[in-house]
Amino acid sequence: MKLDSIGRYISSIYRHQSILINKYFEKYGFGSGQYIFLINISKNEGINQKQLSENVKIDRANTNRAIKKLEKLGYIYTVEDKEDRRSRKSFLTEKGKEIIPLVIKDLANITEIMAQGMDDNQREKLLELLQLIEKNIMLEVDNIRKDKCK
Amino acid sequence: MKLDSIGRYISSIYRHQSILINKYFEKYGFGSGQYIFLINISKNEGINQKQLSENVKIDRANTNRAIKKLEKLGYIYTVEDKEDRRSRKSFLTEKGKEIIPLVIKDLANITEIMAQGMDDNQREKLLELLQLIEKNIMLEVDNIRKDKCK
DNA sequence: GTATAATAGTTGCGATAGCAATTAACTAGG
DNA sequence: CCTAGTTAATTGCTATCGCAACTATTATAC
Repeated sequence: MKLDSIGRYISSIYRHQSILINKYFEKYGFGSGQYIFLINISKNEGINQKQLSENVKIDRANTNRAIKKLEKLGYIYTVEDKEDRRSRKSFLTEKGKEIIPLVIKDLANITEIMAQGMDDNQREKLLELLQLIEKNIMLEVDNIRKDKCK
Repeated sequence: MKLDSIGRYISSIYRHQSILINKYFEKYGFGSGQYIFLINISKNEGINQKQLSENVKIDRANTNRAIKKLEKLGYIYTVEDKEDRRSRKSFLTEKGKEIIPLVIKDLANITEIMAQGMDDNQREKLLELLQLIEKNIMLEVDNIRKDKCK
């Protein structure tokens, strides 16, 4: 068993997944860089960019760009937070609400493609292991970032 | 269990992995976009770009750019294939051979960080499942590409 | 209350990546 | 041969992403 295999598979799957997502969501005008934010806003109407960024674990700069694009496409709108004028809250538009079920269906479809040939037990185990890896690697990245600030 | 979880974990892990890899290999002057090619050349001296591209499953354009960068940094050199002058073979330089064991050690370290808290059985299961996902998603991407050429 | 810190958002920059088109070299059919 | 099709490498373009620097607003300390 090769020691570097986990990372290589993750990379390969990620890139192919992005290609697939881009094809699926081409019809909506967005791609792999935006869909996750749209989904997250639909589950947390009124969320601000900082929270979004933490939820999806993507850099604030890219969160900002994704929001801008979704807004321009008409799927979301944003309003200034009255309590804290630095913050902007994001909401789904009617157009956004309409496509959410379709987007969720497409994502389920993609997941089904990826998990083809796995039984429920394997899928559950896989999710547990991926969750653990994410926790481990995020902790390490945080430590590196802290080290730099020393 | 959320249906879109596998993809979300894959994305998050990939991005954090890239950050980690960039930190680890900063000292050599390359990052997440090149290391995989260096490793692959070390295991297949004389390989050409087409083969490399297929091995690491990265687009030929990026394979070309990675090779150029590794060559510029002095870790590899390339020579025209006498049998087929379109093709260029890649080899490690002495400088390249020197760092390979260190790069492999770093990669093992990163894998160890990611797999922390897993026993051997879990690691093996994980690799099997990742391998299956990669197979599934590559097949799907290939089908999409074929469809387009019809 | 004012000066300093911290925080949310934003912008510029460089790295990684896929796709499409081009060039140069090889292969096969006539 | 020589023309047409194929293939390896290359280049231009665009999208995604993290980091650093900056602005505007809020919170804290004195």
